[in-house]
Amino acid sequence: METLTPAARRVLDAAAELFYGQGINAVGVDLIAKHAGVTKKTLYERFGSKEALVAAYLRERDERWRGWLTAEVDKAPRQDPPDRILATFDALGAWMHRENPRGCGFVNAAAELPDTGHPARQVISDQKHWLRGYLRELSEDAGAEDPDALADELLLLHEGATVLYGLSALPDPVGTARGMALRALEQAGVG
Amino acid sequence: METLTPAARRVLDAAAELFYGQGINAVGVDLIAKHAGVTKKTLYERFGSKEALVAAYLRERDERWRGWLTAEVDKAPRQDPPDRILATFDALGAWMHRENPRGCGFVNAAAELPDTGHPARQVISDQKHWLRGYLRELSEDAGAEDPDALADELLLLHEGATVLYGLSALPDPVGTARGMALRALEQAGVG
DNA sequence: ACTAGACTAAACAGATCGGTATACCCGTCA
DNA sequence: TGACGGGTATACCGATCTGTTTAGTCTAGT
Repeated sequence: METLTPAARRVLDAAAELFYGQGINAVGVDLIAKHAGVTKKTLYERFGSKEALVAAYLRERDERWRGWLTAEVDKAPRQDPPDRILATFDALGAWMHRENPRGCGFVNAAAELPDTGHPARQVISDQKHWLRGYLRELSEDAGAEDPDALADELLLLHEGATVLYGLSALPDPVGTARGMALRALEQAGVG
Repeated sequence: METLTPAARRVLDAAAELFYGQGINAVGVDLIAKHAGVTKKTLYERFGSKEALVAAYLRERDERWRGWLTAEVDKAPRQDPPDRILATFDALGAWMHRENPRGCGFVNAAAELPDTGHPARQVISDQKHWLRGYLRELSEDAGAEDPDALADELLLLHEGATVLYGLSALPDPVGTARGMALRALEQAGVG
């Protein structure tokens, strides 16, 4: 993580808030510059293009989420792997309550960026694959019979809970997902 | 379903393809009119505004999905309610293969339309509530102990599978979801 | 024959889009 | 002292945005 100049820091913060809150295509660079108290010249000197700024926004969001998730999981003792898996759902619930009311920022970004050549697409893809890999790791630590299959299921529960939370379509999607995860663990021989 | 004039029909078809394929905010009315072989005047006479056109697009998409889903489910005999529930996942898989490669059109639309006053938001909300209600109905027919809880779980599996399919993050998200649904049925006393 | 509705063609608003250019200010460090 | 990096301010570019306006054509039903 290279350090940003103060102005670049403000630009990235403003971009994060506006992109997530209003959508990427709905937010222009002028608005971002204004919110950051910065000129467009500075914005372009620091980030080069809107595309690159979008990618930087998603990269930082990814870093924050990874940091949060792993820190929360590490609060559960290594001696209790199943509890560490369940902790990912508690972490997800707290995260969404805090800064994900509009659903997954990566899913939302993918919805707006159909062009597979957009630099942000790589960041989105990396994010999902990292989470899948992390869940697989936890599944293996827990001694699951088929850690790959369990990781697939856990990832699906995470994504389902996140999207339903964003749509306010269920009262407690994270709780529902957590309950299903518990059964998935039993099924995988992790009781 | 009020009948549309020929030009309106072409506008709605073009809007559906472009909105879903490129995103709502990324597609202008000029482009839609051009694709439909129609002037902007006609477009505005038939639909009133872009907002209303977006809502009409989602309404029709909703109708098509409902029709497809219920038809597929009705292929399974009424005497076998659990099979009817599993059929919703088979229907989802076929639907996405056919016309949902970029994920759920409603989730994508919600990502682009943060304004809760946008007329399309109501359509999106209705869509999710209808599906939840339909799954609850099927759960009740199957004699689930707690049909509400089962419907929540099934909805979560549907949404999770759809979003992962759109991100190409798992090889077979629908199959994963279907397997989890099977276990959810057993848990609910529907075996 | 008349009319109402559906449509085309094309220009026009005013605002905003991503991105660039010119000119200047100010603190740090050599 | 002087160069340099980070920054501000402002104006500008061509393109595109949603939406409107004026003018006129074609066709079906009465």
